[in-house]
Amino acid sequence: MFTSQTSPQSKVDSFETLVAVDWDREFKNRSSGYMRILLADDHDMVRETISAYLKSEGGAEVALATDLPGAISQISELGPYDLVLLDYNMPGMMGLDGLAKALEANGGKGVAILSGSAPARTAQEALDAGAIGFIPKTMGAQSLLNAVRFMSAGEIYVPVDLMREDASANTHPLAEKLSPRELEVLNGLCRGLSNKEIARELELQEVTIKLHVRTLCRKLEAKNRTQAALTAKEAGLF
Amino acid sequence: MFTSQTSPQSKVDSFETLVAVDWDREFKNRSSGYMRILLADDHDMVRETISAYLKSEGGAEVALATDLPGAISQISELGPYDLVLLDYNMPGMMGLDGLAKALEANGGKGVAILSGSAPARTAQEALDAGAIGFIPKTMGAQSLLNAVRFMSAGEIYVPVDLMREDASANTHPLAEKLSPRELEVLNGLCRGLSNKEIARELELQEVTIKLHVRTLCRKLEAKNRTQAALTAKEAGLF
DNA sequence: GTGCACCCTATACGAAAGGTCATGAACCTA
DNA sequence: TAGGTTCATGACCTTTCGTATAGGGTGCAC
Repeated sequence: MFTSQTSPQSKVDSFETLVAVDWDREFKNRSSGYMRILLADDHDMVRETISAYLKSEGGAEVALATDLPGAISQISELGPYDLVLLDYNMPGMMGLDGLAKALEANGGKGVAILSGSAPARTAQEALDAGAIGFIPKTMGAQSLLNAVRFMSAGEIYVPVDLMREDASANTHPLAEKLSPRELEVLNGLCRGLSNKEIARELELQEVTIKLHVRTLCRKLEAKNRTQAALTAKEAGLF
Repeated sequence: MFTSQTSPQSKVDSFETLVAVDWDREFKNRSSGYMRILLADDHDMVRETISAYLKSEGGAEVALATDLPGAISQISELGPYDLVLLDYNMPGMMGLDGLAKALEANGGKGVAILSGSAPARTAQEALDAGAIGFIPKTMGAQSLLNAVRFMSAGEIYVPVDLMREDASANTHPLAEKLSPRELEVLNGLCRGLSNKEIARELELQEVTIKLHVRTLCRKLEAKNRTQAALTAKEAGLF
């Protein structure tokens, strides 16, 4: 399910370089048997068990941090890491702002995003922002280890599932009921925008937005825009 | 930080039995060295790394499931487990409904809830519904192992932090800035209620609710009620 | 073609929300 | 005692939201 594409010649829009894998460098790194990794996650349980796994199964040297400031200071003090894994939902992250800061601290390389509820689109945004990978927590532990090896070797890694155009529509049962337009409007709702702001963004009339909002509320069984936004968020749509 | 209360004589409302620990049974279980555990979580990475930890460090026998139906069928087929750990956010759970189903399947005993964003109040609700424990993922791996041993021995386990009245206010940095009234209003916002509905619920005038909503928006740096509700949700306040 | 579903626009009106200004009571604290 | 905070209420006004009703426009399938 989650594997790395090994064919640099496969061109899927602009992603051809994103999932390329250089086996030489990967094996060189594995043979050296030494990966310096920084894992930042605010969930103690997740952080400790994952690091234990990476240490025992992957033979990696794993440093830990509980939030973004902690991660930044560790990077600054203990030099650049081969790979920095940042939890997307973590104190100080503020979306992808934290990624930029970590990238700067780590010399612009080797920072990947770890996310529990992967919104699929965020993966692309993370890569555009310079991330070396995007790892959903729905990925298996062994796959994580492989991904970590790739990324430590300097190769960009993304689960192929996330790179498929139709993935976002198919993954969520809720999204299937909604038209493309409705999804765009719902996206606005989930950012707390007003009808007028959504209308400007989509270059539509405000009344049209109202119509879509009403339809959305019916489909999501919400009483108002706020409930619709909360429902969509909870379902992990955005 | 997360330890079990050993004093049955400490009476905190109705919680005195909830955090009691029977060391005899705990050690008996540990000496037997055999715990049959079912871990259900939809995040492969979390599930596999935690189970690996429980196996290697705790010597437990760990079965796995990816969702509630899968967990239920495993319980039905492979007999009752010493302990069933259910992720709170998992397909099929629908809040605490899944807990009831799992309890029924496992003979009414030995089912605990595992939660990433612990809403504190949910812990109490889970225990009232018959759960043998409530484990936030912010808890350390070693603490988890201890908790698992306790619960496998039939003892109820809850982090003492969650049982303290003021915990909800202190745990969240956001909540500290808000008055009790504002938190009540924010709770209404997060359920998508209108000002009028919140006013009825709190037995206040609608204008008063508006005031609080405006204050909330300022404190949460939100442009409107929807953004405020989303921010609160994202922070795990409700 | 004739539906059908989706999309966009328009007008209009009542309800709700958001902002401002002012008042007063209760409480804790300096 | 004075000063701060929190909570509650009042009136006023503007903006936004939600709903209803009535169109016109695509594209697709039977």
